[in-house]
Amino acid sequence: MNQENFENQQGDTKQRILDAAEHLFAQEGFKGTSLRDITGWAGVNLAAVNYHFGSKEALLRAVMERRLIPLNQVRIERITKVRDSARQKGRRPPVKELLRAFIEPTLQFKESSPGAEDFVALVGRSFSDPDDTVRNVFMKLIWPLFQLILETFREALPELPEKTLLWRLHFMFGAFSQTMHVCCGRFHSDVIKMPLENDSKTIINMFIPFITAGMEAK
Amino acid sequence: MNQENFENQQGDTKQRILDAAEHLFAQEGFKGTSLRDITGWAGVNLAAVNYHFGSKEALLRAVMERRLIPLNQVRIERITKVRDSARQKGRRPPVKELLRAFIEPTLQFKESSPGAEDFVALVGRSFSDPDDTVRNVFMKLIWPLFQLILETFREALPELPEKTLLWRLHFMFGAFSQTMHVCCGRFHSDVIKMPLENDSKTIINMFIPFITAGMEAK
DNA sequence: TTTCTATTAAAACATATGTTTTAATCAAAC
DNA sequence: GTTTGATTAAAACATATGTTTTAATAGAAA
Repeated sequence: MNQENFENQQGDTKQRILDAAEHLFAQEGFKGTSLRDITGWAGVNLAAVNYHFGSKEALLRAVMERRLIPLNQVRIERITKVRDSARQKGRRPPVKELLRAFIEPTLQFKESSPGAEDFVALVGRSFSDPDDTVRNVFMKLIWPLFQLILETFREALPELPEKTLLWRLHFMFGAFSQTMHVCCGRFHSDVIKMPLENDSKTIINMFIPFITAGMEAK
Repeated sequence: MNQENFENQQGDTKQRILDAAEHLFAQEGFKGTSLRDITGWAGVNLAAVNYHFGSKEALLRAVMERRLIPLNQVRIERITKVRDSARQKGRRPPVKELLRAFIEPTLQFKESSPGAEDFVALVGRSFSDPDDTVRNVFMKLIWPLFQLILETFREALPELPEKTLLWRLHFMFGAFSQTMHVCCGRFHSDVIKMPLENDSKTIINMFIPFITAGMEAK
C-alpha cells in the first residue's frame, strides 16, 4: 500500500500537528513552543511529531512550506504579470501595481482561513527571528520572490541608485512584516492602540500610498 | 559599608553579566539564551545572576533599562525641542526634523560603544518578540516616547485622519526596527545582501527621505 | 482468521535550564 | 588578629525538553 491511499484513511494526526504548530509557533515563537505544547494542543501523542516529521526543525520546515510555497507562487505570478504587461507597452511597471501584486495575495490568503492568519503572523516574525533555523528556512523559501521584487523594482525605478533601491525595499519589508505580525499576531499591547481593522482593504489603502511615496521619493 | 563604596572595589561581576546578557540576548534572543551561556561568556559563576539580579527576567529588565532610559531621555528632549521651536514660530514641526530627532540619537548611540550596537539590535527585535516578558519590558520603557511622537506628528500633519496617522507611524516603526536589528544584529543572510554601510550618515540619508515621503503622502 | 504493516501510546533517556542551597573567600571594620 | 558581611564558587534541585525505544493497536492483505 502506498502513501497516497493512506492520506485519507489514517487519522489526521499529521494535519493536526501542522495546525497546532502553526498556531503555537506564531503565538509563542519557535523557541518558546515545546513539542509537548504542540501535541497537547493537537490532541496527539508526543512521539507523533518525531514519527511523522523527524524533528522539531523539520516540523517547522513543513509548517512553512505548506503555505508559503503556494502563496509565493501566486505572488510571483502576479508580479510577473505586472512586469510583462508593462514591458509589452514599453513602459515601466507602476510601483503601485507592483506593491499591490505583492501584498494583495498575502492579505486575501490571510482571510481565507483562521489558520492562515496564524501563518501570516509567523511569517511576519520570521524576518527577524533570532533563531537560525527559523530565519534560514524562511529565507530559503522567500529568496526567489525577493529576487523578482528586486528586479521589477529596478525596472520601475531605474534612476534610483542600487544602494538606495535596496535600502528602500528593506524599509518596505520592515513595514510589511511588522504589519503582518501586528495585524495577525497577538499584539495586544497596552502601548500602541492600533485601530485594528484587520480587513485587507484598510491595510492596502494604508500601505500602498505610504510605501509608494517612499519608493518614489525625490 | 554602603554600596557606593563597593562599586569599584567589588569585582565587575554585575557589569560583566549585563554586557554578556546584552550581547547574547541580541544575538540569540531571550528564550535562546541560557543563564549558563551568559555566565560562561561573562566568566562569572552561574549563581551570580540570581544573586545580583534575582531572576533571568529581572536581568533582562536591567539590560533594557541601563541604556534605554538615558537614550529615550535624549530622544524626548530633541523631539520636544523641535516641537517647541515650531510652536514659538507658530508653525508645524517639520516631519524631517522630527524624524531626525528620533533616529539620530539612536544611531549616534549605536556608534558610541560596541556593546551599544548589540543593544540596538536587541531593541530592534523587542518590538516583535514573541516572548511576553521582552515585549512588556520594552513597551513600558518606550511608551512615553511613543506618546510624544504621536502627539508631535499630529501637530506636524493635522490634516491626516487619526487612523491614517497611526498606521503610518506603525509603518515607520516597522521600517526602523527592521533597520536597527539588520544593521546591528547578525543579519548575515545569503538572501538580502544589504549594502551594509553601518554608518549613521548613510542610514539617515536613506531613512529620512523615504519615511518623510510616506508620512506626507497624498 | 491470520499475518503484516503502518500508526499510536506509554515509558524511558539524556540533556538542558532556572533557581536554590551550602560552603568557601576576601576585604574592610573593630 | 578576629570578626563581620558581602560576594563568589560548587553542588544540588526540580523541572522541562527533544528524542528514542518498546509495546500496543488497528486495519488492510493473504
